[in-house]
Amino acid sequence: MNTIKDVANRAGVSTMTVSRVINGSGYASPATRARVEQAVAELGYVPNAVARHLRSRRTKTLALVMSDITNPFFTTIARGVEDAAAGRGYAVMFANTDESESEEMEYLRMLAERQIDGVLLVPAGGSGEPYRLMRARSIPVVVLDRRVSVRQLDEVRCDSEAGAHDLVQHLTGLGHTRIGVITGRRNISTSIDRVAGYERALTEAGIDVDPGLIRYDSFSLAAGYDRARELLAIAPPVTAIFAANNFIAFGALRALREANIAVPRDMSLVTFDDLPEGWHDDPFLTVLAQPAYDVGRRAAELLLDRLDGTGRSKRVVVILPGELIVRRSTAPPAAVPRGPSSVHASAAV
Amino acid sequence: MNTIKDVANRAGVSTMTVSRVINGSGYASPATRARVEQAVAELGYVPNAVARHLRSRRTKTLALVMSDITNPFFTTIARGVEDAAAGRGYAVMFANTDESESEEMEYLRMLAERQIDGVLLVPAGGSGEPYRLMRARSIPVVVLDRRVSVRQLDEVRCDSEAGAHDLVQHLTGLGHTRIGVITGRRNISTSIDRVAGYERALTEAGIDVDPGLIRYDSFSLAAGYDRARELLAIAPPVTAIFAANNFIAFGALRALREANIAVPRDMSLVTFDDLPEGWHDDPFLTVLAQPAYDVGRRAAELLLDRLDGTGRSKRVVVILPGELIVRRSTAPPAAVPRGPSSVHASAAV
DNA sequence: CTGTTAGCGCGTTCAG
DNA sequence: CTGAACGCGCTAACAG
Repeated sequence: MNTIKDVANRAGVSTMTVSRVINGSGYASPATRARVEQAVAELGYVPNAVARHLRSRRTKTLALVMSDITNPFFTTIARGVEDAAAGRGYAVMFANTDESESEEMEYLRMLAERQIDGVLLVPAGGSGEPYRLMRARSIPVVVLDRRVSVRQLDEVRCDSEAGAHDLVQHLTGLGHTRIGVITGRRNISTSIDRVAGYERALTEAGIDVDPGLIRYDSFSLAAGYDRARELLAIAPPVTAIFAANNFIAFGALRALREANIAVPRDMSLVTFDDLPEGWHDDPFLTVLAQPAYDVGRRAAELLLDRLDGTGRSKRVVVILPGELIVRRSTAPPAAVPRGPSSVHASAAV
Repeated sequence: MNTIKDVANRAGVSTMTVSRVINGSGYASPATRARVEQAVAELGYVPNAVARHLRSRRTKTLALVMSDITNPFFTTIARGVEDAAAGRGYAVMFANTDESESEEMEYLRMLAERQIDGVLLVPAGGSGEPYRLMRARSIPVVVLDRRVSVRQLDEVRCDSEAGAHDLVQHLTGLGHTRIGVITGRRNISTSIDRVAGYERALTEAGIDVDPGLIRYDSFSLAAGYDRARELLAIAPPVTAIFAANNFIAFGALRALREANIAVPRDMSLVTFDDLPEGWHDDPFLTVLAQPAYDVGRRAAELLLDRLDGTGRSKRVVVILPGELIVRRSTAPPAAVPRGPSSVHASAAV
């Protein structure tokens, strides 16, 4: 491979001059500049960023550490991150933790070894370990999607509490009073905040919160399915379900279909997260759409501002609003409540 | 930041000894080994991979360059790549080209600068430029999902021709003879191969190929929508549509719904690409499911084998079979051709 | 405007 | 079994 030295030889100048021409730093006479540029072209010279960054201490690369890129919400975040980073000359590495704190630490260590300039993290848990590691190496971190107890960290997320509130308020507005919730693990802020929003909406509507209607599990299809089946066994019956994310919603939908419970006739269903356009032809679910792309983009911009020194020194927390989109999975509760022994007509989901 | 020198000082040995202990290369007495390890722990020492790789000429990082990570098919590929890479100590950078060859070249150059060890590429076009660039830097490339005219390149993909054939054979088996196709750009091999499979299935069934029923556009929802509307205007009418990917299928579905054409009663629909479980509760479309995860995993393994010297020197082309999954979007053609009074039955997502 | 010197942090010689 | 010297490719810092 050609190095800067080869270019210097060919152009008959010193390596330093080549460096200056390439980076546009310092002066160079038009003549030598031209000679260098020609040599670069002739040799097909590509600078070695690894060597460059060994000196400059900056690799111009970011890392996005999330739970699972296969989740459309995170996919969209990833796209936002990548667009913002590429626009400013940064590359992005990605890592999937599957919500495991040990995987997360392992990746973070690997990325620290590679001297990444900054990390965008969707934390798998509440431990402060990741931040200590990054802090020790003075690698800035921006936390995405979730709250953490560590102070002094930049955060970008959607307003889970308000979103959940809006979703549940929509249900109470339709006349529902028995509303089940299926949410994620207790140690993830989005799980907690969405339950908090749910409780606030109920309280505002003058409805007592029944803890038996709140199920914590995980943000997965299986959780949605299992917990929905549990909710169906409760008496007096639930007339609406609030799923804390899209996977849970689809699991719940599957359980409802199996039980021949029609949505929205016999059961209303609302959820966080909309599917991107192009992944369905005819959206059916009433959702709280999170601005996932913007979460990714804003977070990356925040991080890049810090890295480029443009950033404020003060901590920044960006909370983006979600959008309630009412569709066909919600309706007023049936006049005659569904009973455990009732016979159902065919489901029309 | 602590360097290997700091560890050496603290342990009272030379940097070389530390290096040997850390990398498990060469000998070290148990006593010194212990001292070094303690120093590493006390200092929270993390090796600098950038410096290391300046020497070793290997960064232990791969790049995945695809059209759009937001497409579930590529998302799943990305996951397969990442899993395979992480298992062998490699990190992965990703880049979205949006099918633009100039973007692709720009990224490739950026990645070459960063001295990535290898590239997994979903080529945006048929130009040989990307391969020349990588070849000049002796960076191995594995081509994913698509064929390229360049010889000597490893490739991993699903069998588009056979998959399309199976899908269309399913339709002819049901009695369809007027089958429309909507596919991607003409310079992408998957577009072409799927049309080829379509034509073979028709020919085998003794049906003449009508070029008017074949529409090239792009792998997008808009293309599916627009071209489906065109196909609906044709006489004698088409009784089935083959969409070359999921986005096209959803666009077509939208056009059908607007035109009050019921699927599958008045129109059958088949497509490439299944949606991952968890993104729908009740799959409706008859599809040719591609093993996207395996495409990513196998491609990464192939590349890693080459990098680790385990790989064969000969070129490898892996063609994975897809799976025909028959669901509810296909049925025999209506006995009475579709008329204006048809009622569209909602197709649940 | 241009060249020289001196590392960045590590691993590969080659001597002890 | 251990250490000293050197260089990977590049760029601050300082001459000239």
